[in-house]
Amino acid sequence: MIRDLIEESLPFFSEAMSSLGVPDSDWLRLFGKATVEDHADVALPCHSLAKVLRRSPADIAEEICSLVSTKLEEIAEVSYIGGFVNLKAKPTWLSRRLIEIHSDDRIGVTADVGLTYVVDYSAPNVAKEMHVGHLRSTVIGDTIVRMLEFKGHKVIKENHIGDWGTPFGMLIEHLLDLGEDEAANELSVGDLDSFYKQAREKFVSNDEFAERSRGRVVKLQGGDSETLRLWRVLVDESMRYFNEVYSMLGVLLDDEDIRGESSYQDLLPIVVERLSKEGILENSDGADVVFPEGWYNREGEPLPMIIRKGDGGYNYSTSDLACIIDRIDRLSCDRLLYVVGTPQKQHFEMVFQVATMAGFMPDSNIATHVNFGSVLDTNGKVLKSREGEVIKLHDLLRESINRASEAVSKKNPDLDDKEREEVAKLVGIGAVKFADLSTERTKDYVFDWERMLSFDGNSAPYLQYAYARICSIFRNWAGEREGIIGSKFLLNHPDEIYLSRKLVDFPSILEESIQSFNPHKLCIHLLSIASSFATFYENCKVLNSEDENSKLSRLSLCDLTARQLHLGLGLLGIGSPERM
RNA sequence: GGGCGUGUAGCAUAGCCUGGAUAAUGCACCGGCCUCCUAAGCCGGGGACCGCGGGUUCGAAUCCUGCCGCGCCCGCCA
Repeated sequence: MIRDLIEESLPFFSEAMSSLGVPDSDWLRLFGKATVEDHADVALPCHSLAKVLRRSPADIAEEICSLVSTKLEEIAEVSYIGGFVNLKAKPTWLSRRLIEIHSDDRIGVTADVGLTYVVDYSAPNVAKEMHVGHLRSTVIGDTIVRMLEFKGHKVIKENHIGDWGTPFGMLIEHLLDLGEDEAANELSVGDLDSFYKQAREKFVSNDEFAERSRGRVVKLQGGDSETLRLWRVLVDESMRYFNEVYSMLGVLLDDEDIRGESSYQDLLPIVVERLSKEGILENSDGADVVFPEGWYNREGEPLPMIIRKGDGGYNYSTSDLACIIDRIDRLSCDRLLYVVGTPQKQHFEMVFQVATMAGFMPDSNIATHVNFGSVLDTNGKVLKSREGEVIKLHDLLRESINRASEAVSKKNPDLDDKEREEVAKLVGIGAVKFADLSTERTKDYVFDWERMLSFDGNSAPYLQYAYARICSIFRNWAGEREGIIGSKFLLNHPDEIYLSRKLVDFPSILEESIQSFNPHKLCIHLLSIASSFATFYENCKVLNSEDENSKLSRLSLCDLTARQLHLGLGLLGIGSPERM
């Protein structure tokens, strides 16, 4: 709304300002969103004009106000106070915008000319437990995928699972020690962590085992078929478990999206070859490295990116470079997104820089590290999967669903078992996802079991509840819901107006959220929609409204609110039950 | 040591990019509201030297700078 309001009132301000002799450069950047919602939607602070015009800000504001107020009659209420010119959208203007949005299938959100995005997210490690860090990547990535698709882009999901590297020697040997059946059994109950820990334990304490493990790595890399078969067992069992978590979470990822590190093995020599051909590969202490400009180590010497280790093995940078080649050449993507934690920021900066240097990635491609903060415990320490009790994702989700189930039976005993369980799943999972999505993603966040499972306040259940109440209104109404599209919005009550302002703002906030890969912006706005709806609902009768036109108008407000909540939640990967 | 990030009521967060008016929201706390469309809700209240100091500006939580606390990264792990 702010955007449209500014756009529509701008010509009148231009006229007024030029009649005062103020050049555009002096005032245009001042004209924008009001900082205090109660005062205005759009404001022009005149304080800095005082010097130019040699008049007081209050005087200037008053004159501007008188110059534009009649011209803006159809658009906004104009007032002045304390050197500010304030514009407040008129209810009639809001009604017009509401009708446009309400009768649009995409509720006012335009579709872009599609680009091809590759989104790299989730990326759990084979034979390792998925933890809360993977939850962040998975949930944030899923939302970004949904948002980009909604905006009309082609999105290719890539789940870069950790299925290759030196640990697989010990994992395979451990698998053999346990016996395949026993090992498969252990892995399939989802006890990946203890499997990994046992292997690790033996590796550090048992020289013979360590020796075997190293030998096994060589066999694996050499393509030994029996070793590959055992490796496959590990991968498949882990994937079975990951898929179970994905299915609980209700994310879009499936087996088609898996492209683990192992699938880039063939490309690694090509990376070396191409870097060498570009003349940027150097030998340093026996390793093949690239020195990207501008990076230094502790001693102030150029910092290398290791492409091929002294022992001939490849490094993860090599694998990431191979990925870039693959995504650009094979998938012909325009944009590459990496939903990976902040600690890897420098790594990605270097990888992108080298990829550009080497000509793997032309300027028409843009790679973005969509970073997110670490998960901290309540003492502010980073949650580590290595030590202490790890919170298993599966347990967390199960617990949330159980709690939701209890809450549903208590609050709404009329629901039958089947519906209760369906609702519990949507509510429980929604709460967990929303807890993760609603804060600014680059900041670290404190993992608090209780808060994450909270169903009141700033939470997904609060949004779902608002949606369910609206559905209830329509169930109680005799009319056809689709029939109200196009009906007039009569905005008289302050709470109707306040809600309307939030609804009119939805498209631009959503677009901002998508464009910046910041789902929390959408989350915050959805909360403010639901909150203003709750106030409206408390104070304005809908079905029992005084007259028919007012009833239709309020039903339209309800309908539009519901559609925005439904779309918004949907883009966050959160379901909206019709009753709860 | 170098680099990056972060610090906002008891707790958790938004606002910082793009400076503006009374710093917003939730939890917790205190007080009200279900004979009426779902109380997972609504209304009211108390609670903040926006880490500390300097600077720029008519105006700083926001920009610059110094310091302090915390976190992460800095060559053969991924």
